[in-house]
Amino acid sequence: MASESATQAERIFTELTTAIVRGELQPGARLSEQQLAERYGVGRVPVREAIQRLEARQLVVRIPHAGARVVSLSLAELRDIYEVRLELESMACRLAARRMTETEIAELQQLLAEHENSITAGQEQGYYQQAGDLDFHYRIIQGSHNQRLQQMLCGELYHLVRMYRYQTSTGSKRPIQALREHRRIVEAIASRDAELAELLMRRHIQLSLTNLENRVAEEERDQ
Amino acid sequence: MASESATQAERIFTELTTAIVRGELQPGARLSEQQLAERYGVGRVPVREAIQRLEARQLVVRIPHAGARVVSLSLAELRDIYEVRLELESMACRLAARRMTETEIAELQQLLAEHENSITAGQEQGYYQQAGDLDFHYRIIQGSHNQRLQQMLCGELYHLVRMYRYQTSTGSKRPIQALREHRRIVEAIASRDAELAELLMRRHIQLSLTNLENRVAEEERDQ
DNA sequence: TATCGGCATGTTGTATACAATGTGTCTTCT
DNA sequence: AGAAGACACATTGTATACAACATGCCGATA
Repeated sequence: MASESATQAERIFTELTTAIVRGELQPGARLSEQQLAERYGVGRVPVREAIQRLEARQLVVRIPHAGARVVSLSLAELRDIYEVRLELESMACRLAARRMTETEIAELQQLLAEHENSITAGQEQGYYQQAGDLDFHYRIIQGSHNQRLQQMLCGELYHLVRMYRYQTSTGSKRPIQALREHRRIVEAIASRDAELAELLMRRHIQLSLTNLENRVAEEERDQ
Repeated sequence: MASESATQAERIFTELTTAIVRGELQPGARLSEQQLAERYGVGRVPVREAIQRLEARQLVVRIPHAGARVVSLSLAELRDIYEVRLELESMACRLAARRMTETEIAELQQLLAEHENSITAGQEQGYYQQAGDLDFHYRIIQGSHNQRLQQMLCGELYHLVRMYRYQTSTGSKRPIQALREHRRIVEAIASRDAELAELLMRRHIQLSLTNLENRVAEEERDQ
């Protein structure tokens, strides 16, 4: 079977992770060990381990003897995360401009071309668009050739960011603008201009942050 | 009792953490659940949880069905960590210059004065000096007023850094030089010059990195 | 003699049972 | 009627027992 994994705990961990990121388990929701154990048809022990791992990734908050809840981030906390992400990903971009191999750059350019095609072809702008954006950022982070940085950005921060991106639907014609920014970033990387690449990435993320903040503000106003 | 904690797992986790950071458990050492359980007089379950938390903090590496070992960082990995730390802590310093309250700044200045006194008084330059240095950096990180940043630097990265600082004894007259750098950083913060503060911190850490690298190189040569 | 395969041992992974702690409700007193 | 205390319940924390897997050794075979 393809969906089998080395250990039960790991399987449940990934299941819960996607459930949280997708919003199936909403922020603040309680995670009962017993319930989850029955649901996944295992004992409580592997469920416990999965929850502990989620806690390590900051996706849930656990209080001794009181149980675990899906983390519910305040606007301030979300801004803290973005602030860190902004810095780290700009750094990654700077390093990528210096360290990416020629083939990596070529692949990145190809990826960008594909995205541009799918946009002009009027492809679905919803879920797929986000995946594309994610893919782009992933590649650059990989390109930094710094393992620790990759872990922090992809492993820890991104789940939290995605969790809140899912809920706010993709905004109007931001994708086209975003793609333009992506192209300029790639150009900077290709010409090995580290400082420019960093600057452009910083600006790119900053824009997406203000975009997110606006949407959050809208939602809170509507409610 | 003062040393009691909410849960056994937590207690064992902190015990193991200090043991690793202090070098009592050397890199590469195996962590047998059974053995530790007997040693601390508890069952295997809390030991397991403690080990899992250590894994989350990257202090140990766990391989399914094969056991856990204290992480053993290559020079490349150590450099990756320092590279990230350099960026994050410079960022923290920049933010601190903008966001620290006046009282926080005053406390920082007082701390610095104490350190200067203890140096000129010819105090023990060993362990205490390191603690002082750590304290200084902690304060500034706190001063960033970014919780996530604090977690990342203090929670995740510092243990790893300290783990390797312990083994290499403190180097010659670096402390005096370090203190001079500290003073200039505080001055920049006090005058709310964010960019300068960031620059000085960046340079400060970079110097301590080259210092560390030299010592590591020496050690490897001696062996 | 070297290499491959199977077996034994010890380890970790999981299930179940019991203990300890937090939470909610109900009663009682002011 | 409101608040405080105690009790019962449910949930998490821990110990023990069993199952599954990996590692190392030994013997058999080329």
